[in-house]
Amino acid sequence: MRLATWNVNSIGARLPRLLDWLATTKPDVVCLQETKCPADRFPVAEVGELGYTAAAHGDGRWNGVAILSKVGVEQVSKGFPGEPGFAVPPAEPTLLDDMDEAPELRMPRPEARAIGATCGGLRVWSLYAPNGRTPGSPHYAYKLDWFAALRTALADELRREPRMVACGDFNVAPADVDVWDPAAFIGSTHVTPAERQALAKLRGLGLHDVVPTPMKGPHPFTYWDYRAGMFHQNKGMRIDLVYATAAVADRVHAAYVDRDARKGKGPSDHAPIVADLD
DNA sequence: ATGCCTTATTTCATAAGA
Repeated sequence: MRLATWNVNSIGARLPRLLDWLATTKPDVVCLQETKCPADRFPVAEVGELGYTAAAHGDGRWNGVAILSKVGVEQVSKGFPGEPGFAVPPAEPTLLDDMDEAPELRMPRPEARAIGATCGGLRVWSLYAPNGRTPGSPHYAYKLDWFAALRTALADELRREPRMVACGDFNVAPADVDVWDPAAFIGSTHVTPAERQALAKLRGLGLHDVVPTPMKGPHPFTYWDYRAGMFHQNKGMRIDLVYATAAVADRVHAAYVDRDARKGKGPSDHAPIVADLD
């Protein structure tokens, strides 16, 4: 089985490149993130022509995740139990008095950041973690809450799913070696101890980091900022991850970052990870 | 070479990304 994960940064803008890439790379299961596409507008017919069944979760302008599969898509979960939404903090104390009339402030709806499906006997999650913006901000607290809830939900599912893989854009670089210059990230999100601890707790569930081979250079970066020629200088980050249970990780005989997909005109700012399983 | 931000929308400006 060939498994892949890719933050496409809009499936609408990326569809021609995605279809070309699917036809060339021929993955059996693909986790997509940042589709930026409502579920009812997902291009199911276009990917269907290449043999894929799609499960999509999307709510509009931002976020959005999907799973494409040639080996079946069953038991689809849109989001996970206990998944938090982003709570807009009250600007003024008077807002607290209005809580009863604005329940969405108290219990915000989860964003479209997680979709799970069983594909050919493998439990697959496509995940798009919140960015966090700035340490200490409400968005950062939300990011950590989201990871904590994800851990709880996956822990529950792992009790009955020995073959699971959680793929996606985790928006955290696991270690200093996973960013092009640790000094450039001091004070930024993606590298803080709390974020790295959130990843460590996922690994503590028995999920193994399937580190892909870089096609160039020593670091398997998966993201390069569009600006300032960062890709061309290989100033990237490893923030897209494949976390697999031992039963799955032991069967990975090859995994690589397809940085060719980051080249040329109109790429995503992320490259796909491709993993081949026996 | 790989080439110096991109996306969708409440669009000609803004919010968000990491």
